[in-house]
Amino acid sequence: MNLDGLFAALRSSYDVDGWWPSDSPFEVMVGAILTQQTAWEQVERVLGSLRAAGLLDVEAMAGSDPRRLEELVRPAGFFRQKARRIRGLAEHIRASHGSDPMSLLSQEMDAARAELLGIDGIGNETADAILLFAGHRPKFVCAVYVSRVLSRTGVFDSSDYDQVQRFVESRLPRDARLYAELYALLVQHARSLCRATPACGRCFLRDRCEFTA
DNA sequence: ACCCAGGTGTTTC
DNA sequence: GAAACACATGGG
Repeated sequence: MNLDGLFAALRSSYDVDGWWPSDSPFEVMVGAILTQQTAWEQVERVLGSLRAAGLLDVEAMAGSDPRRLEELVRPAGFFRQKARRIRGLAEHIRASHGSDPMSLLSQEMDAARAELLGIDGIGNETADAILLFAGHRPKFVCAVYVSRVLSRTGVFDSSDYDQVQRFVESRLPRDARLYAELYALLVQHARSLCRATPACGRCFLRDRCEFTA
């Protein structure tokens, strides 16, 4: 299977509408940190609490009480480090960009990405998710799920982040909406894959595996 | 009682 | 450099 074929097949199977809802770029940034190794339902709960507390705002977040923030973040797991990192992100945007996230995200893409990667708690995937979903910049997000699906469908077999990213980006038009759509489709499909063993690279059944006991 | 979730940073061979 | 580990709650 090639990338275009997979893309077409996924399009007929899943819905991408409302994949990453948000009212602001800063909300996407906060959500991107919260969702690390965490189910989205928990992220929505925490985002709701933060919104109610008026903390989905760069300056309010930067000046928030650390202990109180931890309690609000708790349901999303890793709550101490996530609370500290979200607050650190807000402090950075306040100090370096006049509290305007778009000032960071609108730079030349490599510069924006490098700056994001320099912030504690933001790695490859989170940086790219922020560029794509908050900045609407054409950067493809290579979640573990993405390489898993590409590998099992025989489209591209590598677990190296930059390699997978270059593969996808080199085969599609540089279009943020296209990247966002494909990412959402791949993640949804990954959830239906067999997880019986990490070694199973063939079976697409979630609960019962025809290849491993 | 397990395993997993829309990763990242640090430590260790 | 690649592994292994810590981070932590909540749902199936």
